[in-house]
Amino acid sequence: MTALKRIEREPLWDLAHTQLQDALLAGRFEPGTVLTLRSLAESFGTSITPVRDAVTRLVAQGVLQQGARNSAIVPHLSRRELEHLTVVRCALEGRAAREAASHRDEASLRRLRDRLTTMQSLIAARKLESYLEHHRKFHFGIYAMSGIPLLVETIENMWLRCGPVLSFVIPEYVVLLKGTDHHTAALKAIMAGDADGAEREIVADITEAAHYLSGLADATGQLRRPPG
Amino acid sequence: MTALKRIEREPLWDLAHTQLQDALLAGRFEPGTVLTLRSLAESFGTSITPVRDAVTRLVAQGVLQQGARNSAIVPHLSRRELEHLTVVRCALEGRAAREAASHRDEASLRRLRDRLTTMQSLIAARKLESYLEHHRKFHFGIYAMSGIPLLVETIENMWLRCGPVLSFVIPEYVVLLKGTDHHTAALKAIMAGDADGAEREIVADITEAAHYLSGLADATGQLRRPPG
DNA sequence: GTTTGATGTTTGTTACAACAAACATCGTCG
DNA sequence: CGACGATGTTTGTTGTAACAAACATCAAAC
Repeated sequence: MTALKRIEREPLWDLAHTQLQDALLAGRFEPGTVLTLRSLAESFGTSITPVRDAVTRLVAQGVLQQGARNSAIVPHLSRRELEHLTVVRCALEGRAAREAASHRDEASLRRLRDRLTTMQSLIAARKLESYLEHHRKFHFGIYAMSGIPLLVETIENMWLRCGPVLSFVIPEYVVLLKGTDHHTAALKAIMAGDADGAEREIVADITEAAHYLSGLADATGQLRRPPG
Repeated sequence: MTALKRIEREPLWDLAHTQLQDALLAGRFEPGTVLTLRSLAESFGTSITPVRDAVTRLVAQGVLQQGARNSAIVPHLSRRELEHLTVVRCALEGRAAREAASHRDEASLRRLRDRLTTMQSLIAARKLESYLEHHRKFHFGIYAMSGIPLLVETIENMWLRCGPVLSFVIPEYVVLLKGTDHHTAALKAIMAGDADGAEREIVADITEAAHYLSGLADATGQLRRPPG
């Protein structure tokens, strides 16, 4: 049981998979980009076999879209697809918030409170990068309290599908519209064991963000990154 | 645009993937079975590369569980996991039924009515195999009416996860407990545009089936196929 | 008789090469 | 000058082989 025994190399495809996921969530891939196996393999410094595994997984998860000739492309998100994503997210995350209110515990609540204050200071400092990271962890901190791993896993999948456009939010939106702070309200409801309130606030948070993103669509319905 | 041009061979991994999915849904794999690449490759008559792709996808979908040494095993379902599956399915399928009631159309409703009568005659004839098949198509006929492909796709994933135990239901359950026919009630609610009623009946259908399956658990909480 | 160590088997991982389909490029013919 | 066709390039697919980790088996030593 020595520490030496624990040095087990992670498979290469796992590394590629997580790196691709992180890149997607961080919005480092522009929608519409075609990912070729050989170019990815070169950038990872491996053969195409591990990256093929990773891409295969992402496609199976619905995170990457498979185009003609089974090529993998970073999906464009249309206004309609965003609507669909919003419906599913509301059903899933609303339910998770509801369960969280029923299964709350002291330690988790304290962590959420801390993260919330961190988020507010990051907003004030206009540090969008870090804010998005903490924002994600705040949401999933709530969902983890539901005690239903399957629910968390499914929600993660939905966030991955939103990945390419998550970074489309600009600081002004976060700063201005958050006068109606659904995050604080949701946490307060959960602390009070108010399942209805928790669901309502999370759903409102998702809906408002979706409404903002919907305004970024061009004439064809495709969501575009705002200038600046 | 001749028909000859349409003869494009499907990739081998796609064949393996769909065949494995069908086998799972039909309950041809006993929970706990370890699937080795080489044995699957031999049974498919291909090299291990295509079946590796297929298995990789199934694992990424959460349909197959990955055990030690990244081997793929047909997942056991515990009573707790069934509960979690039920929560997610109710949230998703309840929402889909609600949307279906809002987007109903004449042609789809007629197909559903036909399928319902087919199901009833299959019950009377004790043809469980065919019944399960039609039962699945009836449910997904409703979900497709929601007009939200993402929702349907996610629900399909949940059914795949239930796959290994779906065939655990025995004819007696289908025949006896269905005095409370939630299928008929759900369809009636959808035809009337009653979203609340549609969701209520679908949720009741899922919950009752889960309650029955829950009774099949052994001392360790694992679901077991009933004798006979 | 029990334990420990070596060895063989099983099985997933990775690289490489041959292949096929689709697309782009460019030259030739009308 | 334009259209058609040959050719090269790109890219995903599949098979094969070498490799490594884990497990099972068996024999020898205490």
